[in-house]
Amino acid sequence: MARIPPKLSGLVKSGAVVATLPVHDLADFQSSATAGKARTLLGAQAQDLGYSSAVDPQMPAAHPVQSIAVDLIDPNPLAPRTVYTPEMIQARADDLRTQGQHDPIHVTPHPDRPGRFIICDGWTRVRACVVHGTFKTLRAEIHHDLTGVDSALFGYQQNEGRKQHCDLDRAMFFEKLKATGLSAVKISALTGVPENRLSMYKALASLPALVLQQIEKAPELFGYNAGAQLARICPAHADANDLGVVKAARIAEAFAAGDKTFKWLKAQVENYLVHKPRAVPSTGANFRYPQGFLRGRGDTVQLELRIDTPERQTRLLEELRSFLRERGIVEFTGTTVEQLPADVGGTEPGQA
DNA sequence: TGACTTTCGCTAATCTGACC
DNA sequence: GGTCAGATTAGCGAAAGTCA
Repeated sequence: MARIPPKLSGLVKSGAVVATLPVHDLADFQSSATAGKARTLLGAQAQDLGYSSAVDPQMPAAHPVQSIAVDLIDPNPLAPRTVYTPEMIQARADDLRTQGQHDPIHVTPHPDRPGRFIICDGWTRVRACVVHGTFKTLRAEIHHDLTGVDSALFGYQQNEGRKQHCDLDRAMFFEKLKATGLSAVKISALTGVPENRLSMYKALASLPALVLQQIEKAPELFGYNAGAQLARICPAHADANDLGVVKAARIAEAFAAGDKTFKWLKAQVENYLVHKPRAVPSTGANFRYPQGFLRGRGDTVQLELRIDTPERQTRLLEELRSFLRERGIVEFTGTTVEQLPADVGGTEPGQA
């Protein structure tokens, strides 16, 4: 038997069709969930995945179906999908042209613009018609009982059964749900995605635009694991000139070509972190002397002086040690700089 | 203190190459 | 071409860490 997606695990049981689980998930969240909602969810999900449903397709629809002009349909601000490539739109336009419209799209009346609608499910078909002029109208099932979050979750459940729904879509969708005020706990309960996994998705969604541009070239290749790895070298709020962001974009670009493994990507990130160039901001506190210089660089103070005799050098070192001790900076007992283990000193060659 | 994030280890699914 | 074993990757849950 074909592997059954987790979200539909309740649909087929011992050869019989038992359509219950996905609807209960939604019903728990939204007490206003109706039998019509359940019928629509299960019927559409089963049809998308090629499973027969306990719901009789001949039953009268719980929501009115009518033809709606595609230019009256607006995108859903909480849309579960973000990635729509020109290839996807073209393919869907071709399907509509050759096979017609199999299933109705799903919409809700626009709350602020009477006469217009917001898409719940079927935005690719709408875009295909708008961009390629396939049809001027589409058959649409109109849901009057869905809130904004309801309609978004409806589309999410639908998309989970589709191959094109990628982790970047999921990541963006979860962030949109968070922006509505839903907690991670609630989103986890609604979508079935573990709370800790939401953190990984957040890392993917929060990648800088420069990196996301590369990911969008082949979004199906980038799982949340790959996104979380790239996020390790992208500092929060970094701009496009940040070295880590540039490196992450280059790694993503190479990975999007499709001939690299996840292991390769992870190794690239690790390699960058190990050899990351030190940020050396200038403080402006620089002082030059005939014998050398004293300057501040980032989080270090550098002093380099040429002392012509060993006696004067010894005396200066003692005075400096005394000066540092008075300020709570104490050297390692019984060791010289040369005897320090490599991981203690923390300085790089060339640093005083 | 609770919400959220990170890390780790285990398991299952999938891929790949060697062998017959 | 089919089978098998090992490698790779994703998914999952638990636990510890972090932060407001």
